[in-house]
Amino acid sequence: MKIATFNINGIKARIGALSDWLDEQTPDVAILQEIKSGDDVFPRDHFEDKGYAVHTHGQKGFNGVAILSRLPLEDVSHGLPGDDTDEQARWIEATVIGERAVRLCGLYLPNGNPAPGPRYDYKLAWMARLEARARELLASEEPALMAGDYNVIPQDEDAARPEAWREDALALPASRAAFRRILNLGFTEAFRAETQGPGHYSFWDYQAGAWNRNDGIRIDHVLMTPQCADLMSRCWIERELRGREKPSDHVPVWVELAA
DNA sequence: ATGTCGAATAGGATTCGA
Repeated sequence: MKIATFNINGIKARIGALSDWLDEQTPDVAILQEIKSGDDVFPRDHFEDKGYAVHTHGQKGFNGVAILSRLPLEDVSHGLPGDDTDEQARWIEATVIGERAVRLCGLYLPNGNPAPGPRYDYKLAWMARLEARARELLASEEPALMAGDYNVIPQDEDAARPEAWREDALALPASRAAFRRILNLGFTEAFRAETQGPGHYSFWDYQAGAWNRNDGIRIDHVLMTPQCADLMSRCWIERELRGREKPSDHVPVWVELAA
């Protein structure tokens, strides 16, 4: 099965581009972030008509995640465990039933700027909850992945201009350490399992001609349990989409699984 | 210092978040 994670930056603004992309690329599963819409106004029928099961965990105006799937989904759940007072819509899970069952987690990790400050504290607290959930996924010993906008630049090689991000919440040592702690539990970062070296990005800011200057960063990631990594055949970034009309500032990251 | 965009609110310009 082919699975893509894609921060669409607003479903209202992106419904055309997203629909064209689904028609062309026909992902089995699309894990979406920043739908910026409540569940009640998300155009669910539009995507169901294209043959997708639609599950959203939305929020009016900000954040919001969704899973669209042409394969059956089971056991859908919303919200990252660990803080009942957290009202931001950033986490959704479902099990996709292909030749194998794979647990899918879609996430939109807090940006955390400005750092230091309460927004950065929230980011690090959220990452601690993410680590706890990641431990549970590993303990299940089932194929599982966590895909989405991590808002973390893992290493300097993942930015065209690393010096510009030195003080940013996306690249601060504490952000990188929290990301690395999760990886070190035993997850495989899908893109780096296949491709090494600098120059690979998933986000280019709308400002200052970042796309035209290829001033990008790699912040959209897929982390896999060992049982899932064993199924992966390919991982790639669909860079081309950023150059189209009315693009998101992110592009899809794909994994293909023998499942 | 942002060569910007999306959404909400308000009632077509401003604010927030990224």
